[in-house]
Amino acid sequence: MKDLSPKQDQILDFLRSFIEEKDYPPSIRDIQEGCGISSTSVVDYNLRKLEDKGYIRRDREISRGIEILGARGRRARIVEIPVLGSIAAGQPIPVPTSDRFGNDALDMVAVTEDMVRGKTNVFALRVKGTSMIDDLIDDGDIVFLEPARSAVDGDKVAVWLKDREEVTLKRIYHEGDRVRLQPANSTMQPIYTSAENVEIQGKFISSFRPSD
Amino acid sequence: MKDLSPKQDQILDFLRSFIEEKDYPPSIRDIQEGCGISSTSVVDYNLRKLEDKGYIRRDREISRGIEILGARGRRARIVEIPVLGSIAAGQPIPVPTSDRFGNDALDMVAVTEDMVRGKTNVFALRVKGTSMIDDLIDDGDIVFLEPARSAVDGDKVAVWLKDREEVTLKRIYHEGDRVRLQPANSTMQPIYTSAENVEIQGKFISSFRPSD
DNA sequence: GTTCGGCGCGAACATGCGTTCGAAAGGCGC
DNA sequence: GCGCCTTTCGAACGCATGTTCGCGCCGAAC
Repeated sequence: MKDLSPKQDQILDFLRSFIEEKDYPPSIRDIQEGCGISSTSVVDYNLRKLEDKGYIRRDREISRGIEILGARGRRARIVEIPVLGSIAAGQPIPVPTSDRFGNDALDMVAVTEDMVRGKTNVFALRVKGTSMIDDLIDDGDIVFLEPARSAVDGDKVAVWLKDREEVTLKRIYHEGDRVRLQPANSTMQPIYTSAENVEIQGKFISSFRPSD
Repeated sequence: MKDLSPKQDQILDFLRSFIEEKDYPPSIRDIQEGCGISSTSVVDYNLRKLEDKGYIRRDREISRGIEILGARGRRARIVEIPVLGSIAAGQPIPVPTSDRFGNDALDMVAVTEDMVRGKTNVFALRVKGTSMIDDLIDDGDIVFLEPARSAVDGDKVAVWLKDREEVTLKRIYHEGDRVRLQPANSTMQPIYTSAENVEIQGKFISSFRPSD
């Protein structure tokens, strides 16, 4: 991406801080004063440059019709993911019953949509305990899942193991009438069990680990 | 808080979706058309009501000077984090030299600001290889770090081990003239080494794991 | 030197847009 | 019915704001 002149850089900075403070974009004359520019036309000129270079988008004829674009020229969209509960070894996942989530969500997490790959109906769970440490999931992690009751070989899925009364997150492989559950940590041994013993709860999409 | 009339509810809804789509607030006449209201004064009247009730804030005499208040209204802020490179066992971390990142970033990742705890100067690294699997960091993970050259006991830091020529991510504890590096996976053994052998590269903030 | 393109300047113009005001239409208690 | 308040309506007023245009300034290329 072409780099920008000092004035354009200054305008872009001013745009950001103005929106940060006021929650709406500045007018041309706001920019003029804020950057110490002597004429509105200079602002307009540089805004056009910024638009050409893909840093902003403008809606013509509309006051304050300026939008700052992200690095790729696309605006990062935010989706709110319901945190339906905690996931621990001894409990099944509280999978959402309906497509539309009721207000049974304990909490909501806002993430950019590329973190859930633009999928819909995604829900999140907070991991309690270190029971899934072999799957590289630590206590406190947040996992994002997509509702699913079946999976193809190699999918990373959250499954409920009936005999152990335990939920875990592993890659699944169907091998005849039994199922192999491969831990994310390849140095660990897989679990072999019968197909009737596993109940798929959801497909893994991504996970997030806060600092502590 | 007093509840609002159907029209006020409709206007508030329209406000939200308009801002969501355009990234700037609507004008009075935008609201008028969008809600099928026959006069701008009705919009103004209801906006005043909404302001009285504390749902919005208005800047008078300023076009589109509307700000939605409250937890629902305040959008999660997005910050763009530069992905400065890859982190692998055999290479030191390419720590940013200046405070302002140059355009040496290979890529940018947009995240909500609570994912980096509102810290500044955060940078990200893509993890290559499974060398940090004992620290629950897998191949393909993205780790968010804060520049740092020192740390207090218990901090999770990325350190460069001079003798091994290897970078790793562990909790650090100073024990006399040597240093204990404790893996995130508590079943693993810690590393003991001399203080001169470790070089702190950055503090761990959070990490993210895409699906594959 | 001359030319040309990038950039800044100032003023005027057209329109977007918030505001105001008088009047009228409903709801509600009496 | 009568008051009283809330809400709606329509139109105008006037400032706010985006746009345009002609004119200078300056450095690079020729």
